[in-house]
Amino acid sequence: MDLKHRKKLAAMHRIQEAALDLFEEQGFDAVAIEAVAAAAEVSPRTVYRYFGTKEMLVIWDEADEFPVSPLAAEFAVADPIGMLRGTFRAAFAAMDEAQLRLIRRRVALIYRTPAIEAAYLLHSYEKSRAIAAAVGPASGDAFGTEVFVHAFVGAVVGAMRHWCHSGFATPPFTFVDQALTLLEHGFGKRAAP
Amino acid sequence: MDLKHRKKLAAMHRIQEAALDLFEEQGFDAVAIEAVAAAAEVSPRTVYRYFGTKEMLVIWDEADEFPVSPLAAEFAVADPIGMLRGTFRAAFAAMDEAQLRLIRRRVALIYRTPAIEAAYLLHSYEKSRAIAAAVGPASGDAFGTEVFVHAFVGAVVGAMRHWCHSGFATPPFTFVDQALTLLEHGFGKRAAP
DNA sequence: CTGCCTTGTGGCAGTGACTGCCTATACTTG
DNA sequence: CAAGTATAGGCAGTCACTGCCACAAGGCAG
Repeated sequence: MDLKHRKKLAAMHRIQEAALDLFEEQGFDAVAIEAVAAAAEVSPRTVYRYFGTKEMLVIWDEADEFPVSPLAAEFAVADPIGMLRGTFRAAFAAMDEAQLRLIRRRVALIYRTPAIEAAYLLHSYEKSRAIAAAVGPASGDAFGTEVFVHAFVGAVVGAMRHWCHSGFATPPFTFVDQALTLLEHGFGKRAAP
Repeated sequence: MDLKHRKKLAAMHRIQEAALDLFEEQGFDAVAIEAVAAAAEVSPRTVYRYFGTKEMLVIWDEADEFPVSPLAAEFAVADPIGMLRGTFRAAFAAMDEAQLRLIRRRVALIYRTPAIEAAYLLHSYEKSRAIAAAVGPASGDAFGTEVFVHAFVGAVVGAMRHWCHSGFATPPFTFVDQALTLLEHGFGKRAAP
């Protein structure tokens, strides 16, 4: 990787770190981009060039940069839930404590701040639709694929939200796993307790 | 209802109508609130007082003003999907052509404009969570309720989006109905075609 | 009908997110 | 090491959105 690219990534991490510190301390709305830029020792213009919007300072995740594994396609048609479960399990298992801590900080800010949550929801749907567009045509059911992808994003967002509001007590995969199981079996009639 | 309230509602309809006209003609981003206010013959300050944000000019729906039917609670535990299907069927059936036309205009703008879509997603989730909070405790499964509500919103948003991109050819309930059926039976393994 | 009172409306000034444009600087390549 | 090229910084401008205050319009006694 280029020296330029490495410097840019390092700067993005420094800027995001500074932003999270300030947002946690003073609240998202009370912090101006100028303050973030000053704390990270870059110009405000650079913050916008790198992140585009203020919300992206929280939403941005380096892992999102990598393209979806082409392997996904072959699993997608027959057993989409199983494929997604495996992907999430692997992703969470590969994280060290530092990465997990970063995710917790970001998730807490996302669900505490409506403006960030809105941007995050759109971001999630757009990413998922991109995956669906790459994988979907093989299924031959555009409508079903679209509804599935949207329901899936909704379920995962709900799971992450619950993880956040439960104080991050249990590992995140627990919640995602349970949410996927619910999605797998459907929400038909349930016996009254 | 008060004269003041009737005047306010009339003004809101006039403002929304003017806004939709301008947004369709010039694009959401190219239209300033000032232009909407001028077209509707009110002050910009009043537009903000009524709608809060620019996106709400498109998202706002008079039907949202009414509180959720208390009847919902008794159906919710045993057969949530059936209850929701019935609610949607009744809601769409009660609409005349003018209301349907208004919804089509709003939906088209929502899915054509990322900023509006983001606000709309958050709005939908917040409304649904409010319903879940009113209905959920009876179910005894907070996590399941939360995941269900999120997946449900996702599925409906996906259905409406598909309705929009299919050119509004078929009645909207068709899509919602199919999406609910998918959600009901789950997204488990499907036979490859 | 009329004058008071409450509530809602309009205008003003200010903050801050975001963008286009130009210059300066740091990396890259021959 | 010099020429070329991508990229950071600075500047000025637009526009969404907000608090504040003066004013006008419904609502309500008398």
